[in-house]
Order: sequence, then C-alpha cells, then structure tokens
Amino acid sequence: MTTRFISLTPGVALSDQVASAISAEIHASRLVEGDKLPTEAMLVKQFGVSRTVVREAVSRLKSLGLVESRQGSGAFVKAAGFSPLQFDAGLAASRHAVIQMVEVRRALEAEVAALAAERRNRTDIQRIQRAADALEHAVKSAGDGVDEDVALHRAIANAAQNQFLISTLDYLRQFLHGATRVTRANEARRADFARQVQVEHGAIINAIVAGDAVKARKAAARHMDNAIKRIEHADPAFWEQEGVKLASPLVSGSARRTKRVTG
Amino acid sequence: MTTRFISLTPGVALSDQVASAISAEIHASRLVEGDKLPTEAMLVKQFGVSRTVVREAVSRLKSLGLVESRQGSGAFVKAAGFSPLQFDAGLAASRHAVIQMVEVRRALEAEVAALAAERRNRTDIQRIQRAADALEHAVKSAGDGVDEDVALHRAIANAAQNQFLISTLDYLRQFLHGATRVTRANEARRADFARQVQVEHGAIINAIVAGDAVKARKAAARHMDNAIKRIEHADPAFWEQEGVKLASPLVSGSARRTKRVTG
DNA sequence: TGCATTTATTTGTATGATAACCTGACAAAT
DNA sequence: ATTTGTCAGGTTATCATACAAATAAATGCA
Repeated sequence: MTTRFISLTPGVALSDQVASAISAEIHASRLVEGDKLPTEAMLVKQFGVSRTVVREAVSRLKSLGLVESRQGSGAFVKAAGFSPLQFDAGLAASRHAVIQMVEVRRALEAEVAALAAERRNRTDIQRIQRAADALEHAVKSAGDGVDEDVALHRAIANAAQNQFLISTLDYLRQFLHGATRVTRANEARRADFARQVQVEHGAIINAIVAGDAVKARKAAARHMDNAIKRIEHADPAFWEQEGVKLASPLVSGSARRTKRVTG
Repeated sequence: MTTRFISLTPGVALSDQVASAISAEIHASRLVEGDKLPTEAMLVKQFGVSRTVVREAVSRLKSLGLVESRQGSGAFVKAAGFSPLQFDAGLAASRHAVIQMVEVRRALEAEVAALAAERRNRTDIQRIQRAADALEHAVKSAGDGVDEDVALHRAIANAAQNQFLISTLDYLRQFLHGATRVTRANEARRADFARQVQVEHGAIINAIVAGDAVKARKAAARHMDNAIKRIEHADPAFWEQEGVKLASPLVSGSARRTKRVTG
C-alpha cells in the first residue's frame, strides 16, 4: 500500500499542486529524513499526471532543499535544515506592523548600544563619529540623510562585535527602509525634529565613547521610542496609499496581475 | 541580439547549470524586474539543451520567487523580495556564536517581558502560569524540561502581542535548542541551579502579572545574563564533539552518503 | 562464501505533439 | 467613437515516448 495524495483541482498549475502535495507529506512528517520518495513512475500513476509535471514538482522540492535525488537510485527526503526568518513583505507598508518592527529594533539597538559601549575600541569610535559628521553634513546639505543614518547605526552595531545582532538589524532595516524615508522626510521639514534626532544620536554616541553601557542602552531605547512617535505622527497619506497596494498579496495566494509588461 | 549565457560543463546536472546561469543574470541586474526571459525555445537554442531541462530550470527559479511565468505570455523577472535572515547553521554549535545569539535573545526577551507586562490580559496570565507549572512539574519528574521551558517563554512572548518579536525569537530558538538542552542538563544535575532558574522565571512572571514593565525587563535580562554564564560553565565536551559534527555540511555542497535506505 | 557479470530499476535528457492561454490586430456592431 | 467578436501567431502547460547514464539487485561462477 502506497501513500495516497490529495486529488487535483484544475486551473492551478499541476506541478504546483504536486509539489505542495509532496511537500505537505514531508511537513506532516509522513515522510521523514532519509525516506525514499515514490518513484517518478509511481507518482505519475498516483497523481494521474505526466512525468514532466512530476519532474518539475520534484525539481522544485530539490531547489527548496527538501529532497535530494540520485540518478539510478531515487529521490530522498533531506534533513530539514533551519527554516529562515522571513517576514511578510506586504506588512512592511502597514503602519501597525512597522511599529511592531521598530519595537524589535528598539530592543536590538539598545543592546547594540550597550555592547558597543563595553567593547568599542579607538577605530570604532572614529568610524562612529565620522558617520555622525556625515549625517550632520547631509542634513545641512538638504539631503534626506537616510543612507547616512543607516551608516551611523551600522557603525555602532559594528562596535558591538556581534555578527548576529548586525545581521538581524540589517534584516529589519530592509523592511523599515521605507518607513525611515518617510519619517526622515518629516524630520527634514521641521528643524526642531531634526535637531531632536541629532541630540538623540549625540547622547548615544557620547555614552558609547564614555563606555557607559547603561546610559547608552537608555539613550538608544529613547531614540527608538521617539522614532515610534515620529512614525505615528507621519503623514498618513503614505500609509494609506502604499498600505493598500501592498497589503493585498498576503491574504491569500490568489492570482493578481499588478504589473503590465508590454514590451 | 539576445542575452548570451555561459557555456555548460558536463558532470553537474544540466538543469542546475541553466538555473544558476539565469539566476546569475538576474542577480547581476542584466535582467531586472519586469523583464521578459527569453522564450523556452530560445533558451533551448542558447544553452543547447532540451526543453525538459529549460523547464525544470525555470521551474526552480519560480519556486525561488525570482521569476513568474504566465501561460501564453512568457516568464518574467519578479520583484526582488527581501532577502531572508539565515544564520550559518554550522555556527549553532560554536560556543562563541551561541553566546552571541543569546545576547540577541537577551535583548528580545527583555523587550518581550516589558511589553508583556504592559499588554497582558487575563488569558495570557493563565497561560503563562500554566506553562510555569508544567515546567516545575517536568523538573520534579526528572524530565529535562526543555520543551516546557520553550513553552513558557513562548507564552510570555504571546502576551507581548508582537508577531515579529515572536517570529524572531522562534528563529533564534532553532539554533539555541541544542545549547538549551545542554544547559538544562547542567541545571538538572545541580538542585541549586534548578532552583535559581525557577526563581528567575518567577521574578519575570511576577513582574508581568503585576504589570511592572521595568521590573519585567530587568528580570528577563538577568535571566539571560545567567543563561550566558551557565553556557560558559557548561560541559566543554559538548562543544567539541557536537561542534565538529555540525560544522561539516556547510563548507561545501559535496556529496555525502550518511544514510542508508534499504527498506 | 566471495566476487565478477548481468539484469532490472530509476533518474537524467531529448524530442515531438497537443491543449490552453495571451496578445495584438482587425472587422462588425452598437 | 466605443465596444464586441473573431482570428492568427506566439508562448507556456502538459502529455507521451524514447534513449542514456547511474545505481541497485540478481545471477552465475569459482
């Protein structure tokens, strides 16, 4: 008796259905590491599709790292590695989600600042202050200063000497880049806001230079708290138009045709 | 004049080579979002392979989210999504890396505890206390309590009402699971250690129940600080043997035959 | 038993054919 | 002028068949 798979619904690509059917068996642990998949011929029979479809389905599972095939032998379930962290891209434009992400960032930036204060060396301090100068110069030159802001925070993160903190913050920044742009545009319009940000940065940097981890942690947390406030008071037009456009994809995998490619 | 792709080397699966060749074009920005890939017929000519190979290659790019194909129209380069966060799995067994990951976790657990203290409702409190009871019971029953420990921290995270904090912590836990097992085994051997952990948990829970965010943050941070200390004093044998075993897979994609499947 | 050879199985690749679908163009009707 | 219907060409999706290459099982022999 062989494994019975689900029936197929027309309309959706057959290879997708077969791939997800097999993938479901693996995730449901009905097929575990080392297990041999049914042969292509068997899958053809069980699903009632052609070998092309079966091969494409298995090929996708291979590229996803779920299975591994050996010519002449068969296809086998691979060891389930660590599943990567991947937030839903559509949430990057939702005001609520962005605030939650900044909460994550607040935690990490505070930790980074504290560790940087403990571990910074002379080179780190130089880089941080150079990045701060560049940011100040960009603001004076009427630039938005987004890149310089990122560079400053990255310089601080480097001083913390923790690769995972750096990676995680970089990952978050992918999602927060759009929001950062908006908030900085807001800040640029109001001189008092810009000055406030500069003061916040200065407090963090001073604490790091002084080697005061507690003060650095507090200053970084306060900086992020204010960032949340600035996001909350950002131009609501941004969240509406962008939010709607990007929010749809996540509710379901339904077909959408957002882009025209006519030549 | 159409895009010229690389030549093929025998030995490696053709579909792999074609897939990575096209993928390289995309990553090199010679093919950008919205661009139409050459038709299957063209790719067949350019690479000098069969249509089966081309289709499997494109199918893999689809599952990787790099391209999207529309029947009757063609295959198009999709918008480059956010690159996921993925730590090197081999590092999960290195003592130094684990400590750095716990530093990340300390930041997040502190934030989680603080937010949980602010946002917890009656249901959250019930779940947290039930999880704490289960952990205590597991310890008394001579279990290692790893699962219960995870469940407790997860219950707290849920009360924080921040999906991204939860996801990120879950992601970290994948890597820290092995280390957690070891440290808890250590704790189980020493009654004073076990009691200390229980006290630390109790402090976090009490602060959350009391709604004291500051105290909750401090208690969680202290718990993680002690976790780092416990890891540093863990049995060094673990880091040696496990470290070697887990370090190998990542150095290259070479063929290894670890498992026999004769059934 | 132990080993070499053969045979069968299975995946990799090639090829041709058909169906489903999209796009653009054009004509007809409104 | 706009909409609707139809058609032709191109493209992907699927099917079927065949052969090559690698592996595993079976066989025969010493």
